[in-house]
Amino acid sequence: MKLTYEKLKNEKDTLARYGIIHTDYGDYETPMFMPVGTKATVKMLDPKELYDVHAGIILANTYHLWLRPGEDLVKKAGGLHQFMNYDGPILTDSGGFQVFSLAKNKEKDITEDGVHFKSHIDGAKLFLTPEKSIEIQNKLDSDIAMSFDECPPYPVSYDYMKKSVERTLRWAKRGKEVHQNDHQCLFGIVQGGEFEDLRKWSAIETVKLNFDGYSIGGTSVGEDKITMYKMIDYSVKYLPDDKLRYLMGVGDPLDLLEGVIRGIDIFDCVLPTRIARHGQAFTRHGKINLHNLKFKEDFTPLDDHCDCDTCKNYTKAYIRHLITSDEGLGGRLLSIHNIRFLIQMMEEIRQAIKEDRLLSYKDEFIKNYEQKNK
RNA sequence: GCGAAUAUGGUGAAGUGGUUAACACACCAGUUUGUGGCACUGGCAUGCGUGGGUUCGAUCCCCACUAUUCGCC
Repeated sequence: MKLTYEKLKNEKDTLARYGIIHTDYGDYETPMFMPVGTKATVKMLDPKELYDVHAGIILANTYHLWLRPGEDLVKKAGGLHQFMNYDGPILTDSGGFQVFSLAKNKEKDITEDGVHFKSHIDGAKLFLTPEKSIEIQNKLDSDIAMSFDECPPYPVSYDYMKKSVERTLRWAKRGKEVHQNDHQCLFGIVQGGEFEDLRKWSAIETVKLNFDGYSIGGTSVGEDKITMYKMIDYSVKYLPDDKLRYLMGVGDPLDLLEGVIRGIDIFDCVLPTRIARHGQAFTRHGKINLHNLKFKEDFTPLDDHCDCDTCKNYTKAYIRHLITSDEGLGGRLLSIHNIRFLIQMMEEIRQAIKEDRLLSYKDEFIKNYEQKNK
């Protein structure tokens, strides 16, 4: 069956919504944070640890799996779930973001037909099209496939953005036409940068194509936070109430709050796992860097209120030792904590929505989170 | 006891008679938002073993001392 979304409640004072996603793997509440597992693994964690942190949907990446090990091999393995042994829903990104990060010369490399890039592994010339992206995602057998889009950098001229949005729309249509999969959803992506009329137009036209859900792309590409929040505002109001709304690539705790308040249901981000590998942790009192000397003899957990295995069993002093000694376990313990931190935060956000007190939750959260800067 | 060589930051080390003593590692701090898996950006010797001398000026030249290493007795 296809994954479906059921909205259960709108918060009184904001656009925030509480809902449930029904899937073959069970029901999951929204708003939710989705950990990123680009190459069919959330870096450093195994599926058991993902269940432990109460992960729901996780992400995998079409581009990376296309290159290695190849979609045919994954299909032979029985699909992504079986291949990586994850018994939960999986969303595949389309490879569109690699247009942003790998296509060097936008004018030349991005054509109507598709995008030319160079493999980040061996430099081989590659060509990805909307049809090919959908075909790969079909074979990977994820639960949610994403349309192949262009994610332009920030800033970009109005004219460029307009052309890009039009092309992304044509790509969305082409992808939809070749997508034939009874148990895989397909999401459309709203682009348009910071331009209000382009966001509106992109949203309205994308919705006309009738996707199973909609995401807001083109954020967190270098713009400031105020601009990012505007991009969300300009897009969300044209999206249907009964479909899932996904803000791509956003995972800073404060941005999650602002996103939810603006009507976003799901988020994904590499931040928790990437900063973990670089020795940093989210805490209720802001982000901390375990490299810092001040933690050398700190025998308390990362966060007093966290219920993750890392916080239940290890001290900052030990984790700092692992990080400074370049021991892999350090990154793993931090990854577990950081993912759990965001998921836990979403649990609290859902509770706040149910009780119509999201704004006061936000004020309280920010008060604590920014405390360390005083 | 005699002879020789060397003495530069936490470490390994470049270097020059004259503005800010190279580089690397370590260390310290910051960054990271649809992941190019250990990254990126900064900071870090008011000082060149100690004391004296030569010189307008010495980390660089000279002398003594001290330490280390090697060789000889």
